[in-house]
Amino acid sequence: MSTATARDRLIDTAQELFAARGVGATSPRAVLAASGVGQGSLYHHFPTKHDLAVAAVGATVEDALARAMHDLRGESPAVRRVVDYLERPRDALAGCRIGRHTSDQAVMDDEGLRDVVTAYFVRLLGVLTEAFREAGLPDDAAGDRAHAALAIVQGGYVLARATQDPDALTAAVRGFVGLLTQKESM
Amino acid sequence: MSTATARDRLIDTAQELFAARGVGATSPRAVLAASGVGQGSLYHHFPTKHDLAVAAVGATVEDALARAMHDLRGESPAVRRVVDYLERPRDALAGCRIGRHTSDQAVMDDEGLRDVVTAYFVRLLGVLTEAFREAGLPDDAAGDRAHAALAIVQGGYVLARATQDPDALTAAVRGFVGLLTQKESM
DNA sequence: GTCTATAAGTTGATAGAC
DNA sequence: GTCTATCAACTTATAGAC
Repeated sequence: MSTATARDRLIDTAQELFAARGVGATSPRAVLAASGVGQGSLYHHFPTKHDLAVAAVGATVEDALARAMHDLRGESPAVRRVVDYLERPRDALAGCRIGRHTSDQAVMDDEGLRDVVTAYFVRLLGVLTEAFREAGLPDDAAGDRAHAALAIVQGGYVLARATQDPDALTAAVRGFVGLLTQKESM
Repeated sequence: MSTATARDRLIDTAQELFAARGVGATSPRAVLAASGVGQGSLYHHFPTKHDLAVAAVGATVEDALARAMHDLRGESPAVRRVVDYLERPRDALAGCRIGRHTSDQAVMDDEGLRDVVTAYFVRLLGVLTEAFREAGLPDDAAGDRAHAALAIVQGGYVLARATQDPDALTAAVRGFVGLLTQKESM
């Protein structure tokens, strides 16, 4: 339906399949079938599955970072921005499109691909740490609290998938935000 | 060098491989090779991969629950027990042996197998909620805080794997415990 | 750039001897 | 109960025509 190039259609389809099933469990053939592109085209644009995965996961990381930065880099007070980020609506039962790859051997055994995932989390942790510093915490405590905040989101996804209950993620966020916003939260 | 039966060796080996690579990425052949058991024996004891997975993941869940209950069911004050559970040493870079399965389609698409994973988390959430209730929180808040506590552990594993840094898990725990143990934490 | 055909290896599982 | 041999389907590609 699109005037999109074969390459773009391959990346779009791969992003969706990798997010839904993981990289290891998604065959190049599955991407071909879902995208409607021919076999030769895939291997023309992406000689190996690794190349396709780096392109698709890289695109997903860029999208996710852009959205996160929108929440975390606003005008409101630092803790408010973190809470906005934590409380943003998420498709909990689908799991995190990027965090899920940490359990995928096809990703973790591939250095270039793993680096893409690492960069996403390092970047998020950096911005969250900066926010907590801005809120007045010393460096060590700001880093620890940033790790806790991001762990709440990632762990909330795991709990939601495990219990098949999307509210498990929102409950984890509520529990954390409750502690975060009580008086003397420093 | 064991007198263990072929069946026991198969379950032990499968537990390790499923924990390290996931169920979907571990072939019955890999379990055979690592256990030293013959092909016929596997399919005698476990007619399908599903049967092996239910036995192996079920055994892992039982082990993990027993250890968690040891921490969470002691004599000390409720919040102290939760903190002991959170601060217990963990092999962060290996990831959670059970939580990782929430990203494994081979597990999540198999109802019986998924139920084993669900039961583990429902049980843990129940015990954690009870502890926070015992600490004086009303039911809703106790449930939310229990979700947050367990999300910290699961999310901490994800962050440690993503950044290839085991201290990412301990940092998340420190950040959460800091909030948890400040005055007026109710 | 895109296609169809095909290769060599692996997957989950079965057959049938011992 | 345990073994080796084998299976059809699928995996990640490659070959070569259009």
